[in-house]
Amino acid sequence: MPFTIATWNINSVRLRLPIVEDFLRRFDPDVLCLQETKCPNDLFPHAAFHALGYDHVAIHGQKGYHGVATISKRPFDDVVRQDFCAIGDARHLSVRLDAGERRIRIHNLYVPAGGDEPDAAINPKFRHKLDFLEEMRAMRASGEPDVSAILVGDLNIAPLEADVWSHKQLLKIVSHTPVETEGMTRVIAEGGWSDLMRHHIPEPAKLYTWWSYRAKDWDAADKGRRLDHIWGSGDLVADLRDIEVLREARGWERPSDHVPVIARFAF
DNA sequence: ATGGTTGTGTGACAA
Repeated sequence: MPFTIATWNINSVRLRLPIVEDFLRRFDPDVLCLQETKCPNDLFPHAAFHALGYDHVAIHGQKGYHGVATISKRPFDDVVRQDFCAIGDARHLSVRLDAGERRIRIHNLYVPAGGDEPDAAINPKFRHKLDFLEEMRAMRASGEPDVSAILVGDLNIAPLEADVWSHKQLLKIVSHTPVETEGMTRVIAEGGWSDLMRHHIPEPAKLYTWWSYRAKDWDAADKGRRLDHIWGSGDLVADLRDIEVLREARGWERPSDHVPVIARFAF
């Protein structure tokens, strides 16, 4: 039974419940990590997930904004909701589960977008994003003895040149500025993480997970960015079998502006 | 340089 995990910024789980259900039926991941659920905890559509065999659901929601959910066929324990930057935003959720011979800590993250102006001195949202990234430096791939780790989510940063449609044109655009891309590189290196998407699909291949709603024809223009990520502890690299970026989902009925990313492992 | 779209919840704000 190979282990499969998916991540998807859904931009309202209630509005897009039909396409989430279709996705689960078709791709059948063991775990689905959602971001931007935009759903208060008491209104979360638990029953829809239980009906599809996802009996184990952890949520960290708030009214209107943000919100993450981890939906699993397998039982998990030790649910943690970390309050990054201590401002009460629902942006993190982690669980621990068994897969094969492994115990795995799964972090589900929604990093602040950071606003439009890439200057922390005049834009508090960008300051918040950089502070969040700074706090992420404490996240270790080997944080618990005998526990592997997977970190997924909408990290709102496209770290590599091949992660954006134009490196030069986006250097001053929030999500691809040097302070962000270098910050993310530092988080990966210091934390002992491996960028599993790029392990499977190395540069210089272009790789995007998000296309703006504002483009007239997102598919033809193809001005995408890789904002969604799957990282793993080093021991998982040898067992990674496949990464799939579901580009077609951007063309589904009433789509999210992000598409699902799926990782499949040998265990 | 500007403006372009979507979602929440009915306002202004976030992305």
